[in-house]
Amino acid sequence: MADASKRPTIVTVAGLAGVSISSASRVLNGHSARPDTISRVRTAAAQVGYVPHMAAQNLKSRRTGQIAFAVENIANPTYVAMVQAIEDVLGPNGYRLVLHSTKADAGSEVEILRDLRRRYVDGLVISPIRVTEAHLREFAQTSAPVVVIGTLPEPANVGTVSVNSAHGVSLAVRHLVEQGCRRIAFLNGPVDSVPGTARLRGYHNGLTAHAPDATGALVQTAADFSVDSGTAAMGQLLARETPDAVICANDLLAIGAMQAVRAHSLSVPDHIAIVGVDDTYLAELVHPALTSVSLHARKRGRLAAELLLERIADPTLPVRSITVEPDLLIRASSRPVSRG
Amino acid sequence: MADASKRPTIVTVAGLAGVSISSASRVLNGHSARPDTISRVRTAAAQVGYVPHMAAQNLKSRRTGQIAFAVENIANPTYVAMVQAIEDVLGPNGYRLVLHSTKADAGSEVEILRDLRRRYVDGLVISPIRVTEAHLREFAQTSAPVVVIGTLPEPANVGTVSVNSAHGVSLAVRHLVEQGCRRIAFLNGPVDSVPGTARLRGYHNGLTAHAPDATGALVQTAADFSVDSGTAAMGQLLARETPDAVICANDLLAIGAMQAVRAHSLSVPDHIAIVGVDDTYLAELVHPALTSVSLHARKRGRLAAELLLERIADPTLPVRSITVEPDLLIRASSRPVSRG
DNA sequence: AAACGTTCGGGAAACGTTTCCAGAACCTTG
DNA sequence: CAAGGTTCTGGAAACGTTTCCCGAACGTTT
Repeated sequence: MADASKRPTIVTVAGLAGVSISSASRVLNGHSARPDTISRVRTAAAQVGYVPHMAAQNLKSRRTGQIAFAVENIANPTYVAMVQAIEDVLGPNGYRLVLHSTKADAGSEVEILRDLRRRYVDGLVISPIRVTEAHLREFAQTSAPVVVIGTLPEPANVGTVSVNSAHGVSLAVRHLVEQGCRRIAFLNGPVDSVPGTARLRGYHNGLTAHAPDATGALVQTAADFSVDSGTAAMGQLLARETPDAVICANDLLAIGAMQAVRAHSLSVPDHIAIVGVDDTYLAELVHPALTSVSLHARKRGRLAAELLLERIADPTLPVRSITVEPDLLIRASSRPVSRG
Repeated sequence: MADASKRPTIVTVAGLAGVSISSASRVLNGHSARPDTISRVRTAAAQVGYVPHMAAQNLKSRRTGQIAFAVENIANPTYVAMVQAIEDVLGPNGYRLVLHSTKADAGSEVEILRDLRRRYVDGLVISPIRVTEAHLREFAQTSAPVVVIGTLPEPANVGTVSVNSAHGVSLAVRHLVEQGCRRIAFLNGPVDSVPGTARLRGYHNGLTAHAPDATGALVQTAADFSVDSGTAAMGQLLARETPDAVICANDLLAIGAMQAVRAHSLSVPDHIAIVGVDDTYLAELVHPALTSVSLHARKRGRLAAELLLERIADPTLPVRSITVEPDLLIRASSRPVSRG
């Protein structure tokens, strides 16, 4: 309480140690100095409990030690996985994570990009669900390094970490064909989203490549990528078709679909096999465990963070793009069953 | 690209507008000025795309517009709910969220508390899973407002938002007794954690209050609050007891327990009713849907954020403590079944 | 038209650091 | 011991704002 009066600054320390401010600063930053000076400054600092003021350091050093991650909806386990991976890279490198929720609103994403100019953060990782013209404009003149997790319609001045999700879905098609499925439906999210279009393409590719003799495309679109939308959309699909397998554009939709199947007194996988995409931890939680296409969210998060730090360390470096290959994780929801 | 040379500062703007720096600053902050001056500064600012530099503002204003949330493990849906709620309060108030992962390490929590002195945030919300002496020491001399989500062993100079989780568990006991259960077990998390002890107490209270004629306490402790630990612990419990109901200290443990029950070829709720705690969104995802004690995570997050902002706005305010009452949400995992 | 009150604008200090520069102190070497 | 080179130090500028203070300009009132 004696020191409640005033926060000690480096001036306090320098005065107490009987040295100049510059010497105090040097010692505190570990630069070379006479042993005598070092110990005087150190004890003075300890005595008053000196802690440098971040804002002042930021102003001087022109860096903040913070990076931002802008994400559509932190409730989606895919993004949680990315957050974890990003934090794991950031922490050891002395960076803090600022989290932004965009609620899938392109406007607020652009807002965040624009806000980078205030330099409250040294860089940004963003995973936009749709990429608009406005995004591309801001990417072009961004004032801090940006890494996009996702796919861009055209090259831009940002690093990207993308995944061949189309191929992932086609892996799922092949797997289901091998299980003997002949009426393989696709339960998509919004088609105007980047993941939506890619995954749909993968479905079509997969069908032509692996199931030339199967029933044609059976596509149902959900309102968004949530569980409830999955249930609703699966209900609609079942009202008009009788698929023996459904590939869902993500795990949440798949879980919703499983609930709808159950509500129709059908069984997974006996009547209908279900496959999700993203391989979130939910896939192992539900029963039957969900076969899912892993898009390696953690790995993408890690790579994005690494790409960003690399670029922050040397902004003259050219932007890099990395692509990750998907994998199919087969679980009970699509296991071999007696059929036909 | 013409402006690639140099970031415009307020000096640039003032020069271009032909006014002093102070006038430029005043206009840009919406203070009074002659219409003429206002428009000159505004157009100059727009022309060069001036954006104020946060670090400089922070240094001058002694605030950052950031608050931190320190959380054990962002993968736990309870914390995700809190993050969402906190963000919902912060955003409209112009604050950003800095997320810290502590990995349930008391040391790193204390580290974060200590780091508050660097004033990189204006306040902190923390949800410690254990509260050590070191925590209390740091709370006592914290240099920025802190709100704890959880219960403290003794009053401290921090706001708190707690929940009567013991009562919540005893609600669950009563409910199960009403369902006709007589051998009600409790699957706890680590007993040295704050939630662990409180919930165990609720279990014992509930038994004596609502089930005087039931079998005595059947307690099994899990290594942590995760799904896998739940499966393992439930396996151990089933190896030595035959409960007809199990209350789990959180939803993750409950989901793990359900998997173990299934692995033993038993059915939920026919053979064993299961109840979780936290009422995360997972409760509605699994099958059968999980009965769970809601501890109102979102509400607690919101309240914590509000308490914090209140205290930041006026630090002379005395700290407040709020307690939230739990509710039981009955779902299929504990529905009435034919029994004895 | 003088006296007063109000609004407005500019200079300069301040926020707390880091770093450049030049001079002082030290050590080495011939 | 002088000359040379290192190492160390203190002064001062700089980072980009906001704000205090005071004088200038303006408008009102007698």
